[in-house]
Amino acid sequence: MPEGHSVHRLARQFGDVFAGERLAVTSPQGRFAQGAALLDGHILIGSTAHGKHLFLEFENSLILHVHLGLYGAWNFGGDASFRGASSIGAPRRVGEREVRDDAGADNPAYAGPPDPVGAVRVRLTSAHGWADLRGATTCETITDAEAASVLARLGPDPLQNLAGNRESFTEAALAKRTPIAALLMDQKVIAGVGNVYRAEVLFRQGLDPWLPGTALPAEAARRLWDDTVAVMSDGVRDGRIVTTPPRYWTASEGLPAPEDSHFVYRRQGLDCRNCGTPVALAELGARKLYWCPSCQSA
DNA sequence: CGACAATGTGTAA
DNA sequence: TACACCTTGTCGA
Repeated sequence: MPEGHSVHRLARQFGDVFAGERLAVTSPQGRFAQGAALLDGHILIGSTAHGKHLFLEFENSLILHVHLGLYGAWNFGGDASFRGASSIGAPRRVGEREVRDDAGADNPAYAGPPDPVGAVRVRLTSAHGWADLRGATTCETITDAEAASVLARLGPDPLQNLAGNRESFTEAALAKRTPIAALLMDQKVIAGVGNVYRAEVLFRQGLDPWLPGTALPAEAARRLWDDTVAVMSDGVRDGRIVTTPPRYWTASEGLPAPEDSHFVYRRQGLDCRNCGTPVALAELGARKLYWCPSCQSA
């Protein structure tokens, strides 16, 4: 799925284009008809993200809770007020960037949303535009109490980086014999990291992915947290996961080409950008793990 | 056209 | 550990 940075961008975007608006909420696909009816015709108050979870709060105190899972995505469109609203969701290629909707820019006579294409789980429509959700693993209408129980299952979010979060992460990471690569994917330990950031921050920190949490020095865990905060914050800014610094980019303008954006993710068999050793690939917990056996030996 | 993978997660065995 | 979930782009026949 889109990792935490994409969900935080979605939260911001929903606030930008829909907050304060009365929304029609429908389920063209039908699977979410009941939950949609509970929200239909109510005003969106705000939107928040924690890790990979998105919460859209309505004025009737109900919340639309969405988790995109492996292949969920939101698409946006509308009038000029939607200019810059990106479609955000499951990437289909390495380094794929968000697709911006510029329909409103040269089409001020916005006449309403198009007919739904494909399996649209939920559609939000305001007077100015629309948003379609497809393929999400979770899409449900919940109460405040239910939202609180979702949050209770999640660890600290590096994109909130509140006081005490770094120590909470450090404590949780050092408490288990689980390999650090698995701990980074445990949303109770750190919320919002996915398979790309997991591989990339471990490389950036020179950490052996198989090192048990119990063997990780506390200082290394703190550096790992801080680097995750930094690299995911860049992701929120850029709308893309870029973990390589500019000296690794062949393009001189703007962001790097997709193939220059990562150190190890999906680079198995290719030379490590630092030492030339072939990048390794293994399965860990049914997900692919990429790392440089030479650089990541700490 | 079918098989398969994909930046996930929950549940059963 | 396996698979169910459920969507779409890519790749090979």
